[in-house]
Amino acid sequence: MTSSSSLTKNQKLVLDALEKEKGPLSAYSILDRLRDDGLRAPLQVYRALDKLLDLQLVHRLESLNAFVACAHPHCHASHMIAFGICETCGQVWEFSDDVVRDRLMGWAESHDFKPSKTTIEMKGVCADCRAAG
Amino acid sequence: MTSSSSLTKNQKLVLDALEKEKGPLSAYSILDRLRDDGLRAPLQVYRALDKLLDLQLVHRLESLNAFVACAHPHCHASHMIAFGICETCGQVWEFSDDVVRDRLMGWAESHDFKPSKTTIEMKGVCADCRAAG
DNA sequence: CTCTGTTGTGTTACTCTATAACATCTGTCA
DNA sequence: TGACAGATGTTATAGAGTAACACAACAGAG
Repeated sequence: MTSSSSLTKNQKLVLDALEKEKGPLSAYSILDRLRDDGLRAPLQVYRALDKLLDLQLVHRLESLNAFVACAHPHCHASHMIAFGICETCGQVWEFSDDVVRDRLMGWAESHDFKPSKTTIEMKGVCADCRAAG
Repeated sequence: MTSSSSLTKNQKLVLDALEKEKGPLSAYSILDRLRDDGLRAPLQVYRALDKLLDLQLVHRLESLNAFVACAHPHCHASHMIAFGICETCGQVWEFSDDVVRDRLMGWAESHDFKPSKTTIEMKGVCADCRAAG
């Protein structure tokens, strides 16, 4: 039984909303999309998001206060994930880089710092938007 | 004439408040500390912060919605700066790593993505707090 | 010197993001 | 079956950030 098949109704609704969207959504945007499905209060969305974040099915983009469905939901290998975020079209690229991870972990080790969560977000303009620019 | 000597009254107040503090402060915490100096509205703080961010005298920590004084205010070399943030004591370490920067810029180039601002934040527990823990 | 444009200020009101507190419900497992 | 863990629904509130408008301070051009 996969983790996603054990999701509750609200968790499925929120995950579906995020997967339908090509870009990130704020919690309140998700709420707006789910009003017809019975969701009424922000907490219903935030609680579902908390669970989905735990399960790594969703990522939070700190620099946007927004959320995206994980692009690789089957790889639970808790990578240190980085994001490219187009400020023009809103599209998000999710990637990881072992060298970046090693260097950051190296800094942490040399400072006896125990990292729990790492945020790497590059905002900019994507190829398509530059071409269209 | 250095950039900091040309700061206005509000900008100096906000920068001083941040420099006095060892850790990051939210805009509203800054406002609280500056009420006796005549500041009354959030916008007065946000406007000063905008300018200080432009001048790179202050950094914004996206994962905390908070701000810190730049640890190296004399180096304007627009590095790609990374932060270690202790979730226990709130202390912040500011560092940069050329290899990390090169790898991220490499990803950007290979995707024809033009980055404008990059956020790198490691949250965790620092050496002192682990020892005290 | 004065006009004018740019930058900063002060204030009110507002939007967006997130959580507290409390009651209820539902399923699981002993 | 009953007790606990987790999910739900709701109201109210806290925290973060911006819009719009009027005014002040100051520099440079004429």
